[in-house]
Amino acid sequence: MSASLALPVGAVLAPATMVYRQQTVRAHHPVDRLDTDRPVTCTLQFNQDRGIYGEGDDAEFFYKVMSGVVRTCRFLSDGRRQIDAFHVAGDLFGFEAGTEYSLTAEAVTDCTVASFRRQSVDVSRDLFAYAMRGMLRAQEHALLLGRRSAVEKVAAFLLDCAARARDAAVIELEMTRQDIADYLGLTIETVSRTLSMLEKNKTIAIFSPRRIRLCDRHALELLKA
Amino acid sequence: MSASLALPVGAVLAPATMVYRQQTVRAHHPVDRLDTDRPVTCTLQFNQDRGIYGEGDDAEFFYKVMSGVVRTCRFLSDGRRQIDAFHVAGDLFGFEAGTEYSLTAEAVTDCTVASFRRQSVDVSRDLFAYAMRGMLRAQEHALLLGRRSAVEKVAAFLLDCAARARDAAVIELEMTRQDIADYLGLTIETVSRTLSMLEKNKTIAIFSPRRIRLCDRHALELLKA
DNA sequence: CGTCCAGTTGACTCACCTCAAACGTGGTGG
DNA sequence: CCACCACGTTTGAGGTGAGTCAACTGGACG
Repeated sequence: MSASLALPVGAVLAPATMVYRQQTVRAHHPVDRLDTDRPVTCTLQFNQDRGIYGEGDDAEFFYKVMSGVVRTCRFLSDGRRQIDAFHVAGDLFGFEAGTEYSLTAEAVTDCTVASFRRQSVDVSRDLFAYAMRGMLRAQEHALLLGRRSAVEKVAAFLLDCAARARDAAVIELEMTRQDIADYLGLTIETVSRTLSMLEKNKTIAIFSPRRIRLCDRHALELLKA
Repeated sequence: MSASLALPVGAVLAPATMVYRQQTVRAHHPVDRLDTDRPVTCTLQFNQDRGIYGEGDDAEFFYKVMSGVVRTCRFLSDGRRQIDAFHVAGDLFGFEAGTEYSLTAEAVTDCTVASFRRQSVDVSRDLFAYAMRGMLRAQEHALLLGRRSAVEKVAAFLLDCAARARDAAVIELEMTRQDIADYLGLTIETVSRTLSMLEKNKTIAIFSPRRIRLCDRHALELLKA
């Protein structure tokens, strides 16, 4: 998606080894490699599953996704993971109320992000609006997690993906079943079973695990509600 | 809480009849009764369970709780309710990204709120910080709802209440079990059973349904994690 | 004293989780 | 070219935590 962008910097491959069901190793923060003479923005690349920043790191920067997908998530002490959001091209992430990141950000796919020094950007009306939308998004997510069944969650997720994609009928999932499960507060098996069931219903068609056609959008809307 | 405030207006008792397991009747919006010559702020009182505003209403105002407790929530079409947050004295609510409220606000207890005309208030650094904290809160809530068991949810809730109360040991729950259940994404029975279990554990003592002592705070912290 | 309502408790059910095995595709090496 | 492996995914069988339904409790109020 939006592959036409110039990718000037062959920067930063953070040394984090991502091990699921354990704490992520803290990502080596891109700060160190940034050119502080051009404080406004700097473009960085991350390979799949690399950490961009870790919960508790100093929140000096925030980011904009230029290409690829980024997840922001949090871990419980026993390794359970909750994904807060998937960020795609154009999305901002890494906004913080305090001085530290409250979430961990990692690359879902190989991706390119632009970083902005926090204090260099005015608290403009735009950013305020963005923060408000972030709050709304988080509230929707809480509603999804709190009061919906597995089918309802998966249906909502698929429709959400479709809404983001250019082609609304066939969607390309950029993330693993585990990512989806951790976003929806389910297990990988339940996600898989639910998708299979929707396929049997003729509600969707699964071309390959990551490539799905929404055959009966209306049925999905009904499930979601 | 903070009962020393002046309560100048005996205003607005919204005609909404709150019926659980059905859509709330849209609250009669306080707009109509506001003195538009003093656009900055106006103090309003609401009786228990009255609507303050409804999802979809024009978001002309936002509010600050002066006394009492307010809940913001959303309903699914079948009547399931998800409470987004409980707002106590000092908290702001009713911020919106768009022009309409995305949640419904209702009085949990009799309460007093100050209203602010939206455009009369500058998008100041303070409000921005508040929006960011709201986002953080919503994310924490999503983590709670997505990946935690009933005991963990209840433990987290109790600690949260204690953190807000002056006296950290004995907490006064201002809301019903149904409210708690809808906040935690559980049923009223599960909340009740879990509290009973914690009492049998000697982790808490239940003086009356709404009055609880946290005997073993450490145990609760462990559960929460 | 009876009614009402919030809360509690019990018995049973079921949606989702757990554990385990099989599948399929893409990559590597013989 | 095929055998093999690795890994993400699917499928199956069985267990369990929380939901459902229903009965009971206890304080507030008339």
